[in-house]
Amino acid sequence: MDKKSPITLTLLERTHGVTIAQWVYMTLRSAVMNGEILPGRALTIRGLAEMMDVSPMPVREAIRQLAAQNALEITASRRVSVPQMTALKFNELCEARIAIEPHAAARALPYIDNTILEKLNSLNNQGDIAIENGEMDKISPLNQAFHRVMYGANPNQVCLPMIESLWLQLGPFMRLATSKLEEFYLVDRHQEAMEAIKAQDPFALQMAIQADIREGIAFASTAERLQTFIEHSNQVR
Amino acid sequence: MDKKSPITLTLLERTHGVTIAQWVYMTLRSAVMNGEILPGRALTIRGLAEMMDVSPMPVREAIRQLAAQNALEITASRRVSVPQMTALKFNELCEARIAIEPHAAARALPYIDNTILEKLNSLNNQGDIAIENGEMDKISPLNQAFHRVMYGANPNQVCLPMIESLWLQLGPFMRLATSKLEEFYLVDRHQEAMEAIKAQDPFALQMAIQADIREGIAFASTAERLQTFIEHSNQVR
DNA sequence: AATGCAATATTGTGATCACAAACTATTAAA
DNA sequence: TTTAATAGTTTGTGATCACAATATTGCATT
Repeated sequence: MDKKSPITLTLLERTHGVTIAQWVYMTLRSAVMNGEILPGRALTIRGLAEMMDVSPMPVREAIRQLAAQNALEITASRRVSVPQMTALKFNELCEARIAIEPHAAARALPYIDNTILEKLNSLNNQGDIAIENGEMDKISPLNQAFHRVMYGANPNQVCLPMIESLWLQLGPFMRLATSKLEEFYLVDRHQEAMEAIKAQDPFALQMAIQADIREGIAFASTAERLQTFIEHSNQVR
Repeated sequence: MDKKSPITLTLLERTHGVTIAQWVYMTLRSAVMNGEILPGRALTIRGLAEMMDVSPMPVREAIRQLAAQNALEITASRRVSVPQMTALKFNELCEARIAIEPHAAARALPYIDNTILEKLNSLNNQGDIAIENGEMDKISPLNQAFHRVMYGANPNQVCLPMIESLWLQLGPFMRLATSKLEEFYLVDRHQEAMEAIKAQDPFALQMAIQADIREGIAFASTAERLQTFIEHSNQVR
């Protein structure tokens, strides 16, 4: 596998009222998030444009947007690729999540009403069902939606974009994590979080979110395991 | 003053090897940071392009990049402007800073060697001199540089882009803060931070950074004072 | 004088083209 | 067989143009 290995882009559906640039952005974003584009794989504007059957223009804008969110890397020679993961960077990203996400949860807490709590409960149940049925590909998106809905309850949201940027950089690793979830006995931290919300207890909520994140990355509990995953995802030299 | 009020853009110097899009990005970024573009002011691609004597193309890319960093806002009708500030959002941004920046400082601590410490000391001294001479316009950039150098010592940096995004959204308010600094007796938190670094004490460093941030926004200590500043900066209706 | 509507102007979006820089592959020399 | 130079190709950048959607202006009506 080299820098010209084929890419299979999952093209999203184009809903009306969405510009081509936005559609390209969302498609590339989900491709990065789902590990469809391997780190180091050289991307070209024209190549992507042809693949998605659009002109290079909207691709340029989408790439610049993703680069601004650190989902893509632009080298000194202006070449674009998904950044390589390293053990130290992985650690840094996880610690950043633990620094921000509990804070975002506590900040959203006062705004979480019964409607939102119901939505959280529904997402959590869907996640449980997905785990039972072994539909591992549904778990990561549902887990993300759970967190997104919770933090997003805060109408003066400033953390969510930063958190989404971290998720994007963690990218395919999040999926690797959930694909290995069944190996672990998972205490339901989402349930704990919802109970903390009902009790309006910020500290308990922060603890639940922190535990949820830490257990979600437990698959990389040892340096060796982590290294294995990194080598497995960084296949392009 | 309305949506067509004139803008005076301070054009940065174009160093060689920098693309026009990058130059436009940096110029617009510093304009937002320095409050040269009032919140709500309607921006047009063609207008900015003419102002900077370039084609609309690089302006489009720069705007999209700044929007991805939440420095600019793109409305549903695809119009661009600097977001309005509100008291709640201001509070949210400050709390986010306090959640991330001490963490970034602690994470950078092991990597801060004497060279970097010397650089920090130099920046701090320049800041003191600027305060003595009443050169208030130099204080904010120097203060930012101090924090940037500190956090940037971490070679696996993931927080700095998020922090810079927060600074960008605080934008002109940071300058208002420093322009009022002389009204307050300022304990030198930078000095405290540097001593914590010498002692390799993460907790003391976090406390110093947190205090530095809190005192930097003390000008908005009461809701009334904050409201005055907001009305002063949101002049476009 | 205020309001609704039509005509005009402006603006964002996307496509195409030109050009210079970077990369690749071929060829020739050691 | 390996390395270096060169020719050819690919690629990002920036400019210009066309078009549809949005905003603004001017005018007629109430």
